[in-house]
Amino acid sequence: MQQESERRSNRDRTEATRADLIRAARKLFTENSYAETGTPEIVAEAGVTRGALYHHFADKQALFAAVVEQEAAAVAGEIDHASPPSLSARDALIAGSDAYLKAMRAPGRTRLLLLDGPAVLGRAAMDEIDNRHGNRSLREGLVAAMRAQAMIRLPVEALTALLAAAFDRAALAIEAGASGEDYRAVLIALMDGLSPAPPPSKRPAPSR
Amino acid sequence: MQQESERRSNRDRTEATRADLIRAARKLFTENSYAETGTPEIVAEAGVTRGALYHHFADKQALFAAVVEQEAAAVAGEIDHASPPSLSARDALIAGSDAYLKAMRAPGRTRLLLLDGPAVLGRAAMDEIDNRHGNRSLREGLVAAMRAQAMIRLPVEALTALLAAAFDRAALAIEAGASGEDYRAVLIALMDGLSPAPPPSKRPAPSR
DNA sequence: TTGTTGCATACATGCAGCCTGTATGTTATT
DNA sequence: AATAACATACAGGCTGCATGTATGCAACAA
Repeated sequence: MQQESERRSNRDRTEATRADLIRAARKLFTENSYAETGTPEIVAEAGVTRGALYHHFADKQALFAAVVEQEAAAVAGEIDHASPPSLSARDALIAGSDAYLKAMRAPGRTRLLLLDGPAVLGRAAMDEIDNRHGNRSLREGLVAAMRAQAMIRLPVEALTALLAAAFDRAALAIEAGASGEDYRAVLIALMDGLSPAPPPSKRPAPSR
Repeated sequence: MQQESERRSNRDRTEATRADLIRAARKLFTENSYAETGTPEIVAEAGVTRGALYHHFADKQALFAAVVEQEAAAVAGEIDHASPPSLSARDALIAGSDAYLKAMRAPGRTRLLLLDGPAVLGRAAMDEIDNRHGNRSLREGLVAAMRAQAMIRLPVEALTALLAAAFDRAALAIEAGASGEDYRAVLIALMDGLSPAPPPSKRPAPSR
């Protein structure tokens, strides 16, 4: 007799195996680091062999990129879910900030997305991923704030990148045991500092 | 007969060999990445054998840490040199910022200090190094600005870390080809935003 | 002072284990 | 039958350690 429940289409097989590999890799990459996790360990956790891994991914780095991509999308999802468009510009930014910091508390996420990610894939590749996921909502929030006259006009790309960097560092510091309140307060102060100064004292904005 | 110029004290030998190894490692770690640089390559560049390397350093990571330490000190030196205490608080911060961005243009420094460093040594170890070198002058500048009433009072550690993170990201972006003017403008706007603005209901602003 | 003796330091060499990527073989799907 | 999805075997390289060797050094002796 032939095993009846084992018959799966090729597409299903591929999807299942890829998902198993990504899940196993995510688990091990977050528990330990990228460098400390070997492909033998990953395939053992996934229940396949190294042949399957190298059939579906070009190399270990490509598997890592898939994990990062998935994790970045998950973080972005949590942020979008937490900052509905009904809020004011400032409130939306703060809600998004809190959601980001909360999302990054998931164990190992900071190392995966903020330490190993840039080092393994390079900053350019990470920026590309971030711009499709996490940074997107931040940039939209900043543009909305500028449109609503709640924020001075600045180069949007640069501002997005630098604020995102500050958020990233805050997430790392908080995970390392720093005061979340302190970091949150500074982040909000940095953003509030960009609100347009009231008319009486005209502040020298970077005119160009 | 024994060649007299070959006779060196043990301390001289150690110093010279360590310096050769660090110099070679710095060259290769900045040209390529930490992971892509093997110890055989390093010792060949330094003109010694792997035995010498493992005699002076516990492992490859320890050699890397020595390189990072030296490079961080070099950057801090350039910053201190460029921002004399004669400047006003705000001017000192801007001069320091420019000096930092300029120092980080040295080829490979961003990868060494901002990508590989945190990933290989961990953020905690990098913070410890930064706090002894680069971040120190930044924190002092911020404290001075707060004392001079040129900046609102915020948790100093958190503010230093977040601004440093923004500087780091700016250095990476500029190296990647982004507009240095844009990033400089945003960095200055972020710092200027922390000056005590006179809101309609709050404290009187110190005129300057 | 000079020479000798004993030990510590500074390396060089060889080995063991692991890992990555690929090439080849086998099984399941179409 | 052809192709995709795997499994297995292999080659090359790298890291860390263990062992071997030469050089510096300190103390003591003559």
